[in-house]
Amino acid sequence: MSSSLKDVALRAGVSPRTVSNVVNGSAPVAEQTRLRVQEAIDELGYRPNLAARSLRAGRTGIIGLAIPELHSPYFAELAGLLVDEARRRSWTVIIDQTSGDPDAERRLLTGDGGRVMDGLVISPWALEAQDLTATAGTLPVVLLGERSPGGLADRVAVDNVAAADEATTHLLERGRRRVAAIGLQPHLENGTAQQRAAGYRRALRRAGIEPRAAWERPVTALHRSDGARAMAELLDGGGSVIGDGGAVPDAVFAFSDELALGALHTAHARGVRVPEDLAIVGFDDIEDGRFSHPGITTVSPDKQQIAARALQCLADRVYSPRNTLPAHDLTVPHRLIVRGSTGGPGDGGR
Amino acid sequence: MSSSLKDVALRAGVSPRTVSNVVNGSAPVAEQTRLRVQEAIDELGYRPNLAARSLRAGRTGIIGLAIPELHSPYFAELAGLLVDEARRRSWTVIIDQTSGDPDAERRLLTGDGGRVMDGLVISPWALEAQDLTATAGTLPVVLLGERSPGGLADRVAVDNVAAADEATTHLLERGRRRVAAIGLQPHLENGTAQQRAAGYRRALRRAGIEPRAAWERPVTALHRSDGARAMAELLDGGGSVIGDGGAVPDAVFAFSDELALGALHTAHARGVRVPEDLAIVGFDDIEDGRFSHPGITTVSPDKQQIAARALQCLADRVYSPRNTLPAHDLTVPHRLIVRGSTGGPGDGGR
DNA sequence: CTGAAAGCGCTAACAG
DNA sequence: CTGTTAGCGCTTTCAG
Repeated sequence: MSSSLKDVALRAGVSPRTVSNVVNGSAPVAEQTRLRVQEAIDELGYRPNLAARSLRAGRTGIIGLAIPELHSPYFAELAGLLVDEARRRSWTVIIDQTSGDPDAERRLLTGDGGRVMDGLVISPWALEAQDLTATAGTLPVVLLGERSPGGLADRVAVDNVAAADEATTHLLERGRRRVAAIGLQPHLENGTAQQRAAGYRRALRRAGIEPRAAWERPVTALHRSDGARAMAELLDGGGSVIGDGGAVPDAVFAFSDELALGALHTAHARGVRVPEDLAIVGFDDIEDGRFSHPGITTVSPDKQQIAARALQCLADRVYSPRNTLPAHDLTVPHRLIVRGSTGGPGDGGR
Repeated sequence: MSSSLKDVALRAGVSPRTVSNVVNGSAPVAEQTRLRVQEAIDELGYRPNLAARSLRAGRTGIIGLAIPELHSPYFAELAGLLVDEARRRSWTVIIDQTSGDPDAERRLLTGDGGRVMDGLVISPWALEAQDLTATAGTLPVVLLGERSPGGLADRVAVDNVAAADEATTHLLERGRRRVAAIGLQPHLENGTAQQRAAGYRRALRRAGIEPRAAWERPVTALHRSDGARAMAELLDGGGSVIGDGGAVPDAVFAFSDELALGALHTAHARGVRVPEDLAIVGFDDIEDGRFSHPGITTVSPDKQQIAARALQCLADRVYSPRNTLPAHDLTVPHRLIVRGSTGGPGDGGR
């Protein structure tokens, strides 16, 4: 068993109070006593018991981060930034993988297993706004992504409609007319996919092109394999219409870089040249997209800022007396990064 | 403020003891009382305070996972598996990124900030065996990777020498003779890189080839950019010797898939054909390597088993009365997965 | 089956 | 500047 503050006090011949002061610097201590106490601490290898401290303080110094899956590059990168940012604020992060399970998300919010976290950053997959009411006023929550919090929690996200519009417009500007989309998730009320689809259609219509339903490919997950499958469907004429001459797309806007990389994989496998025969745009700016061949043109959200802002929101709430702040709805900047998959920065497209 | 067990007891007209029994099922409770208590719990929205419970129990139910960086696909994937495995054991995982900082690693082991974790799984970067003595007998620790624990902690790893030998031998079997290596870390006492280098040299010598120092390229980190740079050096004749005719390698064994992908990137950029002009083998079997063009031949460690075994070790220690078990040293299986970067499964190589 | 009470380790009033 | 003490919320002997 490890030694307690009392043990140290005993050994140093002072009161627990004084030891506490030495440890936390909460009140001045005579240099001489200080040294004696420090010595006792070192000898006993004393380490404060955080459970006791938390119990006393009513705060644990731990925040939760809930994401669908850690092995997804985008979430991994974001998690890394959030962990760093949290450390800067002396918070520890516990990670939960929800695996896109609505119940798992709900359970986190209601704190089923008991209170451990001072706050929660969640990137919801299938969460309904109403689920938030359960936690309202109890656990400070920040949502990442498109779910509408209904004023019950802070939200940090990019403008997905505008971003998707830009991505699609970029393809149109490079002279593509048969632009497909990969990544819709009609079975979920997943806001993010809906927003990106909206931006995609808006850009097409502005260019006088009517979106074809068959060229909006749904996926069940956002992995490379899903992108590969969707691309195969498109090339197999999954999107062709009778009397259409079996036309296939000359461009694809994938709702994530992983999907884009999967699409690229299929293109390579089928001998479709990228960008000559098919231009591809992704979303997220994950590192794989910078080193693929060709590099993936992508919408790059400012992830650093997402992390920083999310934790700022949380801090405001955690340290606010009664958690009665109005809900923030923060939009983080993004930019389009043009790479080889759409012909590269300087090039006209083909 | 949220309500406590006492509040529930008061409301239900029973003693705290009974409420505790209902919550934990630690002792039988009359059905009627049970219902009354449950009702009170629901009405008050009672959630047990884990800090208090931890204080009482002397255990927190939290384990730490320390890895160099979360945004690295290998670590992200491993972290995901560990988190899942931990949940299966009703543990929560806190994640620390050490960023390859020896002090950060040391601080974790000594529990500088105080005791929170019941145990620690650490993938050390620059840790010395002696650092483990500080924590010996205090915090149960499992090491992932090649650092020798000196009997002070459990260790779970693949046989890196054998694996590197297999990878290199595979290249030799495909007819390559000028096999370079990327990923040495001479500035660190990093065991993993040393082991892989040893396996690489062993395979070469067995084939009657003397390793060239100039073809063993060091890196400072294990990212794609490092692999790209090292590959460029090799192609620029960084490894050529006077009178050597400026020969460049016809194969590369990269100590990680990320490095391999970087090398592949450079090859593409320079117009070097893979696998015709240059064969590439990586290590880790990350998803990007399955979808790159061509796919990366790689050594695939059984990550699922790493996660499962690491947590089994930890559990044994955490729940053992005095943490006096002998240190385990577990070797996890691996296998070579042949893909396009070395000519594919069936092919002879070119 | 249920109640009363002690105590886990720490901090912060309140004295001195 | 330092000692004394109460109590955070929970579990768990010990009685009943």
